[in-house]
Amino acid sequence: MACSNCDFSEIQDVILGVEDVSIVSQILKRRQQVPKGEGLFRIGQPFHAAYAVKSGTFMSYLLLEDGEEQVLAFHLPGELIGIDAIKEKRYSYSARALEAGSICELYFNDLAKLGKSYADAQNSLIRVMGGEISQAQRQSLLAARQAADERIAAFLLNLSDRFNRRDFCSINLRLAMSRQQIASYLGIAVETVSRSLKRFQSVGLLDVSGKQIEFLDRPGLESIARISPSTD
Amino acid sequence: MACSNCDFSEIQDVILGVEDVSIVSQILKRRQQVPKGEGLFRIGQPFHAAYAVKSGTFMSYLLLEDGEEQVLAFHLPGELIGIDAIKEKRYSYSARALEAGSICELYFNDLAKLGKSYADAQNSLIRVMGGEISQAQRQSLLAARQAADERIAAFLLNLSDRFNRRDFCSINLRLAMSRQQIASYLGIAVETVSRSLKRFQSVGLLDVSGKQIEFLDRPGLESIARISPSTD
DNA sequence: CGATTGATTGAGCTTTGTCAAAAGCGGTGG
DNA sequence: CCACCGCTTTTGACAAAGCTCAATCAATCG
Repeated sequence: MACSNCDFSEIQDVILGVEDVSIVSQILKRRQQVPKGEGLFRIGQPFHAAYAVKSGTFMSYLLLEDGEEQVLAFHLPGELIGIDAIKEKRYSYSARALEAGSICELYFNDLAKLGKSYADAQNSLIRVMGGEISQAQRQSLLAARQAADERIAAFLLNLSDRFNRRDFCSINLRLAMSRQQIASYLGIAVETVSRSLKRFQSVGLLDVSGKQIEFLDRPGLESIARISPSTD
Repeated sequence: MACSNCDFSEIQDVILGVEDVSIVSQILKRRQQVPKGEGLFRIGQPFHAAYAVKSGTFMSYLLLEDGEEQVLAFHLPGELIGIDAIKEKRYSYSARALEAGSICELYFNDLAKLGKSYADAQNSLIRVMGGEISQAQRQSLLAARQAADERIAAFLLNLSDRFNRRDFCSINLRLAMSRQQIASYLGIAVETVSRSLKRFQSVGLLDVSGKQIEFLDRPGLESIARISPSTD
């Protein structure tokens, strides 16, 4: 049941410290494998659980009127998916796995069930949610850059930072998402993603090989992204 | 002390139901006037409170390396500013008033102080934060559209919906922010904002007169934004 | 080992950003 | 009340960036 490398361990520790095992099992469901492409939930469904990503990469998305898939966010290990549905009691987007991974289901659908005795768990949840808001804010910042190069540089740095936070290697990155999904997420054309990456490669900022990315000149990327290195 | 038209009233009711008045006054500070342009907090400062917007419009922003102001979000009455700082214990952006308004300060900096007896308030806070995450997600969606017209249409509809939620008029809108701030927020040039609005006006979608906007053809705007009308 | 999907490349054209100037607007002080 | 100033917004012209379409190349999967 060890779960040290995600924000959620904070909550889990609290929950697991509780004597009443039946309640624990009501809230926390053990790690589950999720095969590539499988959905966690779909837009409009009643909220029944939030998902803590243990491994793999997930994405949340909408289907636009014309049938196009609009990517809203990518979710990495240690991050939380779907908790915002707690407000409206329905998921406001769909989510699925981009690659095989695993998640823990967290049944926070009925907070009352947690009862007053779980104040510590709630505090933890509040802190985790604060982090999720920050993350969403940063994401909206990505797409607000006007030049495509800026967006892509900022996107890669953001991904890298988020991986880094969980002790993954910070100079090598394996993108789980397709170029198309990156393009949708950043609001640019696939071809532009391709060309930007190529440009970064040709000026020695990156080494790109398919989904494998190596950072060669981080400060250079940061100045393109117009992010001060200490923006954390 | 009535406060019915914002999400936060949920929390306030709970807090105010508490007998111990000294604790209430520790958490909730009465409505305060904020003059135009005044800052609520600045990036990097230690987190001391979240702000519930009672009236007026606020914005959160970053100062980029080149001195440019990057708008992160606009905050309308009933919305919450700065709660995400609860995670890192520092504000990760600055916030100020775009016009004269009023706010309530909420001292959630030390959750432990709330104590175990405030589980209901915490549950409310959790729900409110869920709403904030949804909101931030939707905002990031705005800037992810590729065409400028889509972004602006989606932006206006989003603003309108948010005002509407608090019983403001849904067909007339007074923009509190400058074109420059809209442009920064959406990641496009000021001139493009101007031209898009003009185009919308000339095809009868909007009536634009300075900061005053009137919706003439909502479905038309929705189809430009590629949002299905029932996306709430 | 084809076949299907995803990624890259190229060419042309639309959109949008940039620069410059004019017009509008709000506030201030005579 | 009007004239003036500074700032925002609008408008126009141009250039650059990025989108679209189409074709090629690569990789993935039966």
